[in-house]
Amino acid sequence: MDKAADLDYLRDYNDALVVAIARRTDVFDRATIAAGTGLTPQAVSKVIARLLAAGLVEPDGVRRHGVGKPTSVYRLVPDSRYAIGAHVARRTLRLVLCDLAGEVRQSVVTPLPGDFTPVRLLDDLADGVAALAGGCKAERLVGVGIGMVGPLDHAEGVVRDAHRLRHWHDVPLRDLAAERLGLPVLLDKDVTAGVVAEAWRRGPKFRDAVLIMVESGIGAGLWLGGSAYRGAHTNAGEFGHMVVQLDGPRCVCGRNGCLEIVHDQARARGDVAAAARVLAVGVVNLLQAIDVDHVVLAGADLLPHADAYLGAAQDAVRTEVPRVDWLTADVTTPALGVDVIAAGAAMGVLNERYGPLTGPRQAAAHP
Amino acid sequence: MDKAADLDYLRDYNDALVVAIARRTDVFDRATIAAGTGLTPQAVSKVIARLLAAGLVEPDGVRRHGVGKPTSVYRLVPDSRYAIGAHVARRTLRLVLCDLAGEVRQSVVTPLPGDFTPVRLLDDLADGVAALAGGCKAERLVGVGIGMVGPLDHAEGVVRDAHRLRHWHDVPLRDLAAERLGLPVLLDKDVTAGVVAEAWRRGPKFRDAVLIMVESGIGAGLWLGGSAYRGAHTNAGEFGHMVVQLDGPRCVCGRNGCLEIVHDQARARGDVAAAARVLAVGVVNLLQAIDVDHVVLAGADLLPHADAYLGAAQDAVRTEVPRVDWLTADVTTPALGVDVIAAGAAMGVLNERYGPLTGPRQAAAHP
DNA sequence: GCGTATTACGCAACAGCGTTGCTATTCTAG
DNA sequence: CTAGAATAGCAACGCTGTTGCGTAATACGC
Repeated sequence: MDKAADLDYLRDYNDALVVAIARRTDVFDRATIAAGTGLTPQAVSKVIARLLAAGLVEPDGVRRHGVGKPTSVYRLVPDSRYAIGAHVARRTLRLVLCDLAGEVRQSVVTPLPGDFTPVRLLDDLADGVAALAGGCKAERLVGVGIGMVGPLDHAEGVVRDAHRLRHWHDVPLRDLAAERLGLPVLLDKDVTAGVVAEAWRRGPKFRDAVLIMVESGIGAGLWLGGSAYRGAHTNAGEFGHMVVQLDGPRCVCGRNGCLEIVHDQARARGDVAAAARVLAVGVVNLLQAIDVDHVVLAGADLLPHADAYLGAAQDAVRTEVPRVDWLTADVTTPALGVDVIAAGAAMGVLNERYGPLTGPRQAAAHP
Repeated sequence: MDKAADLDYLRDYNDALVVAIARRTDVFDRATIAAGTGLTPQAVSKVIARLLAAGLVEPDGVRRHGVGKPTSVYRLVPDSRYAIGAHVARRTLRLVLCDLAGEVRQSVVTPLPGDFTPVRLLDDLADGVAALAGGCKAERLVGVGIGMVGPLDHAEGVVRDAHRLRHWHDVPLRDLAAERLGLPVLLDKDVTAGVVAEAWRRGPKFRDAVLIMVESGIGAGLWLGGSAYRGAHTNAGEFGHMVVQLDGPRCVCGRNGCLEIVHDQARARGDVAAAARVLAVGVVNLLQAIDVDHVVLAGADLLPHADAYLGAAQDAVRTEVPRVDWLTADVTTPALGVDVIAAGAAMGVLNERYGPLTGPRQAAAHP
């Protein structure tokens, strides 16, 4: 049963609304927020007072615009809060230190051995987090986010069957890491973390989006209606295993003609253009099904040929979607490049704590 | 920019929570709600007092269970609120009167001429609504919901290009109907209305679902994370125009090998089993992409062969989705049968007013 | 230089939310 | 008939955003 809302929820909701504005504007003032949120100016003053006390925001002097008392303006304090994000890929562990503004402040990449074990990952994770945590005051470090290949269970924090990783079946990574690191930990699919990064940086107009990642498999992270969508079993986005060719070649997943196998075969024979066209068909399929207006193409196997993939997808969106004047979607690559997954994992942690609320705050998984 | 929350929102949120419980239980008491929502028993008393005053709920005596003062129990008053739902199909207009419990109290079906015009529909709609509105007190009629084939714009209430209806391009049906009927009106895609009906009746465990409708086209209504998902341009669910056969026959939408054209060709040659298998592939595609755990198969062209479609889909879900023990989804037909769209349109109106809130209440479109 | 209109800020009182403390009610058990 | 237990609800409380209004700081007209 859903949880009821109380005054704490009300406060956090409105505070988060103002933090969200602060995050994406240079400076802000009382009147602008009042107009945008529907709060009274007086209520905005109270919110700002709370954020000042928490150190999330600081005064930035006054601005004069003609007659009247000058407006007091404020700005976000980016280094008031930090989170560390980890991108666990098949051969590398990428860690970033991310501030409240969504900027990557430091990053480290360490190689992982083939078929690394959970113990090995935890060791490397602990080392890396210790190194990055030196970059900020301990009390300002909110937590650690881990983005990893699925399938995994976000709600339980358990890696179910990480794709092509032998030792990763039903590993309760979130709780193991939380205990080892002594910090709150969030576990998410890599693609979901990636779309969180884009959403956190691009603001509230980025309400419905997918991030498609081509990197040892093809997956999609979904951002629907202003928040990450993970699905009933927190396993949404297995985009690569949509059948696009009923009589196509058999895929590892057991079905025939999956997008992934068709795409990979084209890449295997060196035909990047054909691979890109197949992915573009998948993109349009997804647009038809869930009608997002932002598509982000990412992943280590895609970005080296970004132009080909972008071109094919943009072309397909322009020509294959009916009523283009009305149904539009932009196709881009991530601004953060290869850091997007790790950064998104970090922003997921920040988002959980300081992002806009969609319902009464759930109890977080603490160490 | 998002709207801030105030005390009214808080109250409505919690009231809606209790109404939701009342809707799906026979009788309820203070302690049960307190335990389920996290509210204190005293707060629940206040909520119930408000609902009593509004007439949404009534006392149902007391229940004795052993020692102590007997528990006062309450129950929903189904006929305290009504909504009328309309299902505008290509040849028929189906209207239902629906109560707060989600029961269909009356229904009428009238034929529509081929290529009917907006004016003709408004006339028939007005006649039908007048007839059904006699079935309840005027002040208890909350509004009218219209479910119709897309593409249409839910947010603006405008029919963009209703599939195979010549006179329906950029028709502001919601506002036209609201003015004509003198009632609040909601316009939604038929498939979305359908999934709302299922969700409204099946309660909060039905959080992630699709309703697939085969009826002059193939579409899907999405219910994601506990509310209807319509997409960036409120046009999500164009499920039939997902390509499943890259080199397949050309579809009316301009692409090749859409699910719809492949399916329709199988049906045209009388091969229902093959058509059902194609749809099943699409169902699994959708499960892979958005990981819902409920699939509802509906539509006038499907229900006569419900067994074949259900069997194929259930079989595919069982055999084609990896890790079935973990990733499960049930496949059913709608309990309301052919009334599901009209009933869902009505429940959409009730849901808007008395359903669980996902954010601060938006101003409704009044006449 | 000075008064005035204008704009913004913030204290104080307020209504209404869920919470807490406590009392009254109504039952069973003995 | 009394004691104990479970429930209901009044009243006071802390906190939310809101409202009313006084104060501060500026530009502009004279």
